Amino acid sequence: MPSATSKQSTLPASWLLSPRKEQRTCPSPGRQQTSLKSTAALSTVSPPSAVKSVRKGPKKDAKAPTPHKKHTPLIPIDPSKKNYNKRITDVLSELSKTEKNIGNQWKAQAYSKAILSISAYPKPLVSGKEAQDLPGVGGSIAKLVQEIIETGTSERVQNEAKDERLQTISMLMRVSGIGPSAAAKFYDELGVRSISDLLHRPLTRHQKIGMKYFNEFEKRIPRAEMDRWQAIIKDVLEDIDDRFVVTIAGSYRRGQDTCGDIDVLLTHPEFTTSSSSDETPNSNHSVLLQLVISRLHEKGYLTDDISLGDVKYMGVCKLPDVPNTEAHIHRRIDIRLSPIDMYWPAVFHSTGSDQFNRWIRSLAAEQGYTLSEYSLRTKDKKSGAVGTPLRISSEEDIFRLLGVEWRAPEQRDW
DNA sequence: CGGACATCGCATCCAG
DNA sequence: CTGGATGCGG
DNA sequence: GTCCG
Repeated sequence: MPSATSKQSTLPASWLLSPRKEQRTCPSPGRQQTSLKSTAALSTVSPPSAVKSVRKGPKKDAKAPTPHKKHTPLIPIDPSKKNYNKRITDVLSELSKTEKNIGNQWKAQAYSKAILSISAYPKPLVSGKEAQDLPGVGGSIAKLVQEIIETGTSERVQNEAKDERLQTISMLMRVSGIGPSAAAKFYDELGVRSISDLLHRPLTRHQKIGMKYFNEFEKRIPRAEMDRWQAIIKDVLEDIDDRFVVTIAGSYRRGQDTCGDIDVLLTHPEFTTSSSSDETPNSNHSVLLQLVISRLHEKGYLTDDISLGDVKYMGVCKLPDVPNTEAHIHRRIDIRLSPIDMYWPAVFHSTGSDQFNRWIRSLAAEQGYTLSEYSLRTKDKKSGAVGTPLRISSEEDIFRLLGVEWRAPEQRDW
């Protein structure tokens, strides 16, 4: 019943170990081309994750014949930005958090946006009215800003700080698997008032795991440990089939010193987009991820499975303990398997940061494209009709097609 | 005034 | 049992 | 909550 547990370790996948198995013969009608030619690019895999390239100056890059009208300038984001309005943004952060806890994701997001522009403001705000000129700051937040300037805080925030229910819900949501809905239900209907109360309540598999590792999941992962995981995962996968392509994305790829979890992206040249709506039950990939997961289990790296499907795994891992040393901490790990023709958009997306993604997506839209985790396509602004995905065989392709100068992952760490 | 604010895989719940 | 809706996470 | 059509 727990389908998310390592099962058959005797998976056929005969083609896996026979490189020249069969050339997929896809009529490729409507969807995407699946030229395996891109395999060439695979040799250049190893992402510059650990590289410390601090390139800065504009790189010489012949502008390809781009059909773009204007070259949108890069938004200058100075890393040494000082927040002259921390008092204000701190209070707004509280409001954002509260809205999120209540389930008002849009309000929470709206506050976040206002916080970003206020944080970037180059001098102390002196009035709410002044703040309202900033993007994302409307009448409501301007009023709050005014109040914060005058009183140093917000009455609403003060009240929420005393709100027993809100505080408890906020606490419960720190358990992985408990969101706004479940937290409210636990509090309102099941009388839960503390984390330990949850032990005697019905929990989903995910929530049980969240409880089990409540403390460990909140600890950051040092970069050195991330390096070890990268080596381990590449090793295990190469052992299965050396054509696997592996990228540890997320903040690790952006060069951060610590990470919240381990985000693994995977592809394999045999796994292409099913070229048609006609089933094409080339079950090739259906067992691929499961094979990977069972292998990681066999090696003892995985300790719990939260979910496992054909293309996405979410679970828990831990480095092997060495005697007479402190035990290692359990970490959240996600592993996703992408068709090779969607791999680089996926890597690009997962590398982030979120803010960088939003910026590049809006840039794409301005130029008549739509960029997603899966593809870069042309998109007619009026009809909204989208074209077929452009062929992307590297991250550079995405930058080039959008007419944007290449940025190493470290430079996307907004 | 009212909709968008990204989208989707997986687990679980719910209705038929 | 099955198909669809919902919650959650990233 | 803010923006936008």
